[in-house]
Parts: sequence; structure tokens; C-alpha cells
Amino acid sequence: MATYLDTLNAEQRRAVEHGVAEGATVGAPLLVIAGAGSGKTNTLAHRVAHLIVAGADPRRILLMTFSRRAAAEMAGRVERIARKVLGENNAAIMRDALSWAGTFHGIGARLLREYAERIGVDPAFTIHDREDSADLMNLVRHERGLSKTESRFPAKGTCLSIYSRCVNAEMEIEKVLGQHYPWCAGWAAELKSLFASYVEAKQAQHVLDYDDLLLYWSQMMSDALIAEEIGGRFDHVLVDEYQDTNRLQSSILLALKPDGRGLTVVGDDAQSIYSFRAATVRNILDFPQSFSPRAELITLDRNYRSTQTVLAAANGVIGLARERFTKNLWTDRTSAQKPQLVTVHDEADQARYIVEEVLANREQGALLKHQAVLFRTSSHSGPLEIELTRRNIPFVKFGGLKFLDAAHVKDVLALLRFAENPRDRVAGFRILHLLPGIGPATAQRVLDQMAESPDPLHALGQLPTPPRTGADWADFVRTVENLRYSEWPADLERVRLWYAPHLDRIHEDSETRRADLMQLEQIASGYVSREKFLTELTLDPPDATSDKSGPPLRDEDYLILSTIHSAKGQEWKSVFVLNVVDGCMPSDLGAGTSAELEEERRLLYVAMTRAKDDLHLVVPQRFFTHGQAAKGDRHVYASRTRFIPEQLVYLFERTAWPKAAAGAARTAAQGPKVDIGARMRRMWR
DNA sequence: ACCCCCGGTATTTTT
DNA sequence: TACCGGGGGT
Repeated sequence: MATYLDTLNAEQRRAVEHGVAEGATVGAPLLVIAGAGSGKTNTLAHRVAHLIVAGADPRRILLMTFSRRAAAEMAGRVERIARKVLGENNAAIMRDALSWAGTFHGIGARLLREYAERIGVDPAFTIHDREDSADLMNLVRHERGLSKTESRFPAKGTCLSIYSRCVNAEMEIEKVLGQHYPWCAGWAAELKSLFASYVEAKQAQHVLDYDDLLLYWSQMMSDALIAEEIGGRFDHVLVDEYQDTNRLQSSILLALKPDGRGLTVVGDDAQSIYSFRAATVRNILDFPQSFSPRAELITLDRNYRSTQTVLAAANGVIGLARERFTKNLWTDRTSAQKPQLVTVHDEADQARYIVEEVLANREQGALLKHQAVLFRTSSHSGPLEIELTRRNIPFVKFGGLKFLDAAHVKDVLALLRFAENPRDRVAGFRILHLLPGIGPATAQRVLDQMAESPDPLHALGQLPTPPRTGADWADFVRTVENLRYSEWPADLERVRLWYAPHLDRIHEDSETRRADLMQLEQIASGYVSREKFLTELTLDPPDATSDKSGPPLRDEDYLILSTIHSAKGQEWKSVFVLNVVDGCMPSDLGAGTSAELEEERRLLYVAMTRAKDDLHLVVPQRFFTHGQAAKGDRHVYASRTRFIPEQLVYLFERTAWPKAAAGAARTAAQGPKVDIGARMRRMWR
């Protein structure tokens, strides 16, 4: 009968079939503890498909994942499985089926848009990303005179982080300050009033920030009627990566399904790496006891991804964790090859080593795509990126700087957002500032006058031309008015035409930036409306940057570079981890409290468990320090990460690179050790 | 309004 | 180093 479940092991099958009986699909709450590589995604996809096959309405299934990418992948898998089982005749069920698959933030935005009128929110609200939020916080901070305090007041980013943690952890500000920002503890009262003003500013401007998408959702659920209505829309609620959710998210979940029936959460406490975002493993650990009777617990500890040797090393690392709740993973994939602990001279050699190995692997038939280089911090890949570019090896990088962070891209988006929501001052300020002759004072005045009017765009058209703006002003006003009623995607062309002269004026390299804007236009054409485009782009920015601009290299082969955070849930045949030294892993900045240190340990564990066949941990011995001339040689010696102490080294094969003989031959070719040119120049300084 | 210079400082990970 | 914010001059 259900032969499509035959590929699953006993535990996976239990997880898939839980609560599904003859004629019924909604069962008691379920917690699946799924170790790395234990077929978690596959199990969850099969569960959803199984529910549908058993009669659940796919439009009444809410599936929340950590990232949009994961949601899309999951929806695709579910559809493939279900279509196969249902046969083409019944496959119509699957049309637009899993419409409620997304991130907490994405689903929140959608629900809030829908319920806006009932909760007194403008349905045309725009969403601030992290940077916009920081800008607004800064604005308020200045208005309140907090930028000129006697002793230094926390910077805008810090203020926003504190605010964010209060919201997401559902914690009092005093407690947050004490636990996470002790150096700001003296400012509690000022911060409180700052946050009050920040909230008022957001409301006046019809703007929500990331945290609001959860907070408003959660608040909306405290109304019994609305809670019942929204909860009643879904028979099943499934959450992936539950270890990386925060208290606010768990409140929402409990409000959706107070008795837990129809609720499934999946996660692995050993892979919890987002506590800086207020995620707490308590959510997953306390889940079973949150209901009565308690939630069913199923553990998946058979790993299908990695070889036994890779797993042994990863288990070794996580085995030293201070506290741990999950069992060791096991596998029957044997291998003679232990993971490698490779000592190299410095970061430049690290890059050369990786290029050499990657190319050797490719000669052996492994696509570049099946290999990945992981690192703690986005900037760690700098030297490698240079080497890859030099050797003409295509790569795509995940994490770190985003396409959307580029000034010119933000300008264009700001104009669109301003047209969509003319009360959005951050957008308005940014766009007004582009006009020659308009500085902070004029921009402020314009926005103030707009804010007073019930129809801000009309008010804008009525304003006298500010001095020294000339034709640019009329041009601007006309463009905004034309954008008032969106024609999508034609809006974007309007914006581009308006922006072009400013781009040329402001930026030297307008040519390359123009290419980015063309790419943006390409992305935009994939969205059905301006509102959708702006919302989704904010909630799910394109997360890869490649070395080539232009259309993403879809079919081509390329090497993956990724922060460990962005590598979550993924796997590759070969994995290289950069800078496995103290100071990078753990990061100097994250080694403060023991909780932070434990999270850094899990981070290394996550990195290691991404590897299927080969794992290379690279340990550069020497780091050039920052803050010196380009050819300076001030450096520090680094030591292997404390997470792999002597007692674990036997789990690895230790190698050094370059091999001694090759090294001797190479020295001469290794680029100038003595920079004669620099010496000559220095003679005259 | 805008440009330039100076001094202080933070510096990760992401929806 | 790089970036920001402030101050001062045009």
C-alpha cells in the first residue's frame, strides 16, 4: 500500500505516520529530534506528503522553515512525492497546494497584511530591514538628544540589538542589559524611552521592522477570536529547525495550537547556532512538557550523510560540549580516510592548498558544486576569493555582504518604497538626499510637511520648489506621482530612467553599478506586484554574491563558499573549513561567556557534519595583523582551535602543506619576499 | 548644502 | 583598517 514509505527507516517511518490513522490525520503533538544528516528534510517532506495522501487539505497545512530557500525546497519535495503517489489523476490536489510554506517572518507579513484593518495597521505597510531599522533608531536617538550625552550612549546598532532581544526573548530590558549588554546597564531608563519613541515613529510611518512581524502576529493572537480564526485555518502546523526559534516564535506557535494537536516540530539541539538572535534551545527541550498529555518524542540518530570517520571526529568535538541532550550519531558508511587536519603556513597558503585540492577533486570527477569551503566569518574568505579569481575558478558565496547592501540598489528600492508608502521617512530621507541642493534640513522639512497631510503624495506635489534644486525637483515629484499607482514591472524602468543621471553624478563606477540595477530589474520581473517584490526582497534577500555580476550562473559549475551559518541544512561531498584556529573558531568576539563558547563549539560541529566523504580542517599558523602597511609583516601565531584538544587529534589525519620537498622548490616563485619597489618609495618619505 | 579633515571606535553570525 | 560622526570652512 504505502510503498513510498519503504525507503524510510523505522524511526523515520514512525515520525511520518504519527497521528495518521484510518480517516484521520490530526494527532497529538510530535517532536522529532533529528541529528545532522539523519534525513530530517526527507522525513518532514514525507510526513507532509503522507498527510496529504491520507486526506489532509494541503492548503490547510502551515509549514514554517528557517529560510525561504528551505521552504521552497521542502515544498518541491512534498509535491514530487505526493504527485507520484497520487498519480496524475489526483494530482490536481497539488495545484497551489502548499501555499503556506515559508519563514515565520514571511508568514507573519502575509497574515498581518490580511488582518491589517482589524488590528489597526495600514495594509500598505512597508518593512524595514536591519539597516533601515538602525537608521530610524538613529534618527530617534538624535531627536531625543541621546547622541550628545555626557558619557557615550550606545550606538544605533547596539540600541537596535538590545531592542530586538527584548522583543524576541520576551524579556525585560533590565534583564537583557544585565545578561547581554552589561556595559549599557546604566542607560536602562533612556533606552526605554528611546524605544518608546522608536515604536511611535514606526507607527506614524506605517512601517514594521523584522521583529514587528513576529510581535504583531503574537499580539494579534492574544485576541481570542482572531487566534481561533487563524489557528482554525490550519489543520497541521509543522516547524523545521526548531532549535533556532526564539521565545516569541514559540509563543506564536502555542497560540496557534494551544493543545498541540496537529503540531510537529523538528530540530537538533546540537545544531543550535542562532542564540545571538535570541533563539533558545529551551524551546525544543521544553516542547514535550508544554502539552498534556506530553508530546511524542522520536529521535533520528542514524546518519546517512557522512562516513564513519567524519562522524567520529564530529562526535568527538560535540562530545566535549558542556551539556548535551542528543545521542551520538551513527552510520554504516565506512571509510579508511580520516578527516584531515592540515597545517599551512599562512592564509595565502591556505588559499593555495584549497585551490589545489579542489582542482584535484575535480580531476577525480567531483564537480565544483559538490565541494564547499566554510568559514566562521564572511571576511575570512577574502584571500581565497582573490586566489580563486586569479586562477579563474568560478565560485558563489553565501552569507556576508549582500547584493542589496550596495548603495545604488538601496537607492532604487528606497524610491519604490517611498512610492508605496510615502510616510516611510527612512526611504524618503534617502531618496531626497540624492537630489543636489537637498541636505538633511530640507529633507526633514519636506518630510514633515508630508507627514502632516492626510495625503502625503499630494502634499509633496504642492510644496514650493526648494531653493537650488532646479529642474531636478520637478523631475522627482513627477516621477513619484507617476509611481503612485503601481504598474508592475514598468515601475522599475521609470525608476531607472530617473535614477540614471544621479547614478552617473554620484558614482565613478556607474557602469558596473548599472549592471547591478539591470540584474535587479531581472529579479523584479519575477514578482507579481510591487508590494510583493518589496516585501519578499526584504524578507528574503538574494543571499549569494558571485564573482561575476550579471545573471546568476545557473547551469555552470562553481565552487561554494559559505559562512557556517548559511551552510545550515546543506551537504557536500568535500568540505573545507577555513581558519580552524583560536580567535576565528571560536571567534574572539564570541568567546566571552561559556554559553557563547558552547555555541561556537556547535558551530564547528555544524561545519564538520556538512561533509559526506572528505573533510579538511585547515589551520594556518601565521596571521598577518591588521592596521599596518600593505607589505608589512607584523603577524601573530595562531594555535589550533581549543575545540580539538590533544585527546581528539587521533580522530584526524595530520598533514602539513606544502609537502617539504615541494615547498623548497616553490619558495623562489612565491612572490617577492623583498619588495625593492616599496623600499625605493620609502626612501623619499 | 557640501566638502574635507580629524579623531575615536568597533570589529560575527541573519530573518 | 574602515567607517562613522562631528566640526569647520567655503
